[in-house]
Amino acid sequence: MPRRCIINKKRRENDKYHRILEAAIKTFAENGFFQSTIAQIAKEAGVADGTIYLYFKNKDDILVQFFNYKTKQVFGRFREEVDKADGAIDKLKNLIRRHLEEFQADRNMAILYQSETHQRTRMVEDQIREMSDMYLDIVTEIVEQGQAQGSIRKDLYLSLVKRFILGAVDEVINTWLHSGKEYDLVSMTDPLVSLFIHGIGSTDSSSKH
Amino acid sequence: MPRRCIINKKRRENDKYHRILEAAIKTFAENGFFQSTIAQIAKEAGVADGTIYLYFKNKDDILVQFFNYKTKQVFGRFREEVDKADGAIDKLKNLIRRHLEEFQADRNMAILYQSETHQRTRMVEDQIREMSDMYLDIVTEIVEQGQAQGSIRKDLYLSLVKRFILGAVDEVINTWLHSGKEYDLVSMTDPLVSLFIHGIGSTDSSSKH
Amino acid sequence: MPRRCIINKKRRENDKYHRILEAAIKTFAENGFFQSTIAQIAKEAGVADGTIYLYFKNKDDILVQFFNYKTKQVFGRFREEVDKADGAIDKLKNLIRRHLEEFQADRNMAILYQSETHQRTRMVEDQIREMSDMYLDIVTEIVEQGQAQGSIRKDLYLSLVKRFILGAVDEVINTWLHSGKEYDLVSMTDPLVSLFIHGIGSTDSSSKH
Amino acid sequence: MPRRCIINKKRRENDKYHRILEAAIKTFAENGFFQSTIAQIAKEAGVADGTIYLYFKNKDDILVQFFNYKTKQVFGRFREEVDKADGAIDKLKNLIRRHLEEFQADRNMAILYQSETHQRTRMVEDQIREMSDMYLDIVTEIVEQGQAQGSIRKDLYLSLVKRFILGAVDEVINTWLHSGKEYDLVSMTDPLVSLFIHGIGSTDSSSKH
DNA sequence: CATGAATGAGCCTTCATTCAT
DNA sequence: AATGAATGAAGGCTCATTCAT
Repeated sequence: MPRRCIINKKRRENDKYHRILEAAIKTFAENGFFQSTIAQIAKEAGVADGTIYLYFKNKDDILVQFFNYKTKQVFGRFREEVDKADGAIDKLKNLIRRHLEEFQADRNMAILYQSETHQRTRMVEDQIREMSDMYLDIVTEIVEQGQAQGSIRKDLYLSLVKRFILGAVDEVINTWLHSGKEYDLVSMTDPLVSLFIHGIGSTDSSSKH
Repeated sequence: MPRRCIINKKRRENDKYHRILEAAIKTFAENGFFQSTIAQIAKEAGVADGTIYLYFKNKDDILVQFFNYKTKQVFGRFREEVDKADGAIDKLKNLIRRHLEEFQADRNMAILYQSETHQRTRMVEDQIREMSDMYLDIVTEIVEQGQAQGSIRKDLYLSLVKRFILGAVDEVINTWLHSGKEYDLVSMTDPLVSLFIHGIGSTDSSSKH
Repeated sequence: MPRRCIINKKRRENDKYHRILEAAIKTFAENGFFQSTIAQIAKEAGVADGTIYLYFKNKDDILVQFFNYKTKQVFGRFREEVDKADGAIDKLKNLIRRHLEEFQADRNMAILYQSETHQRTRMVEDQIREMSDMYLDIVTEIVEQGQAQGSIRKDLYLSLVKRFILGAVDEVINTWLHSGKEYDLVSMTDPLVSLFIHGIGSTDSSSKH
Repeated sequence: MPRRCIINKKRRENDKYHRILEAAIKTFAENGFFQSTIAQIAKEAGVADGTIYLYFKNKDDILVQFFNYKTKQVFGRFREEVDKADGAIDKLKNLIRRHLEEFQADRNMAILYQSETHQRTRMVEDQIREMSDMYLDIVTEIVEQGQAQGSIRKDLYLSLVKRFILGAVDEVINTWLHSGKEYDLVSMTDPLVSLFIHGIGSTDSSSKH
């Protein structure tokens, strides 16, 4: 019985922490970080202003903890998905599908991620770099495996390939975020991977260049 | 004489307008829009705080005018460059080279462009969309020409291709902005275009998919 | 048994009351009253924040109770010491020695006493006045006795003499508190009393004035 | 004419600076530093809250500037007064009279001075020490001169004498501040100096000790 | 009795904007 | 046109106090 109580209490505390975090993320996503106020977040979370400071050091810390926790976790899950496939190209397809799925499932995260990765003064610089490295490492592995297995060209400037892929996916997400329509993001997976693999050149012309 | 005076005055005024604009852009790029103050901008421009309000309606308006003027102009120049080439692939190469050149030449503009295009609440929503459309239209033309001439595949999801190209270029620029090193951005042109055309797949594997 | 329990409990409660009081005084002495927080005091006392409100009405009340209890008690003991001597000058010497001893022994009390006696808005106005009166009454008695016995001049402005003595002792204590060095305060007794009795004038010059 | 304008402007600015300073000092004296708010001060000074920050770095800085400017100036004037007399004892009398005059003339300064000199955490530590040293140096000079001229005893513990004098004067001022009645402080000069010179002992008894 | 999470009033400070000069 | 002092609304954050457990 007391066990139960403790668990319940923990749950509730945890609850409040997450309620604030979710409320903050929603508010940040809707208004931007600097145009969001602690009062707004508190109201959205249904707590008093001061309560936020029981769980977060300050306004910045909310963002930091979000990237430390939620986003890192999401990116961690990418690897699982990649491991489910064998061939390099299937791995790539899985990676990108999962990427689109996760971002489509959590629109607010997607918005914050887009904002923070493209800002000069990033208060989550380190976390972004870590996530980015995690992602690019996966791509590197896939490409190298593909090269070993013969499904991917060997004459590639690897560090450019990584940005080429990440950039295209990011832009697809960004466009989705800014279009009013709520079309299905995940359905972009196959066409996108196809572009990565074959490019846009026709077989004829590609041999000329 | 009076003519001369007016011209000079106009010149000088114009001067002040641009000095403020440049100062603002520099400040925004360095600290972010919301962390930049009018006082900082005025100091950087060498004018009084109040003077800024003789040329701009308010702080937001500085950003609006910047995107209205400078950036739009830059994007406008892309078309000239594209027109210099004949073949679709050369046109694409020219577009991307010019894109990288312009952004490399004006790092502050590059920073602001990255920030603003990836923000939820864009106070320059319209301008961004206009520029983006301008860019995507050019890409569309190039691709369609390439398809007509046989150098580009016909089975393409065009609106995806546009994002695919713009996204990759953007990411290359973004990486450049965030890396401490000042490597040459323009040299990325050919490898990037090659990726667009051929993709990363080997000829063998590409036939399988 | 129940008796025993109650006593123990009382003891323990008492313990907690004093632990909080001591912790508060220490904290107030170190940081000043307004810069000390209930949380700091609670931590120093090893109790929860809320517990403090079981023993004290509010933050101010801690100070009030301290002056009501501890300091008043100290000042009460002065009289005992004075009674141990016969001659007025010995009584004065005993008073001052005891004063310096007590304040040296409890530095935190000394600090709080200095602060509170020299503040405009004293939340312990009454207590301070009571203590002060207690002290000045003793001095008055001593001086009057000395005058009766011929050891102290009769042409004195008594209410000034009291302040003259208390002020000098206070300043000696204050200097001691603010000097980094931990020299012996009690050793000041004799030189100080000598100054009170003889003043600084030489016998020759003193006759001139 | 333009000269005049500049002077007027300077005057007005100066005015505002001093208006804020005076308002702050008054507010601090009445409510204590920590219980005074910027809003109160601004209202008292007849300016907007923000205006205060054009003249002072922050709330603390008001106090610092006050001690740096006003009080230091007052203490500086003590020396002039001392120099007007020749004999050591007349010098001492002048010093003390001036001290009491100045503090009587500016009750708010007197209150703040008393508070700050007897606080543990003094945010004007350095200024207090400087003023205190200035004062004690003057006393030292007077005493040494008196000893050379034979009007002051040679067997004195000088550093104690300084505190003995300063302490007594301070306490006289402190008592005056806390008594409701507005009696004349300056009239204490002669009795006080007399006590310093002759002490309280009768000539007979003093020879015994 | 004890706890400590929650509250929300209140304060310092910033800064976009105005306007008298 | 240019200035920059003045404004005051707004926001982040603290902390004394309460109360459900």
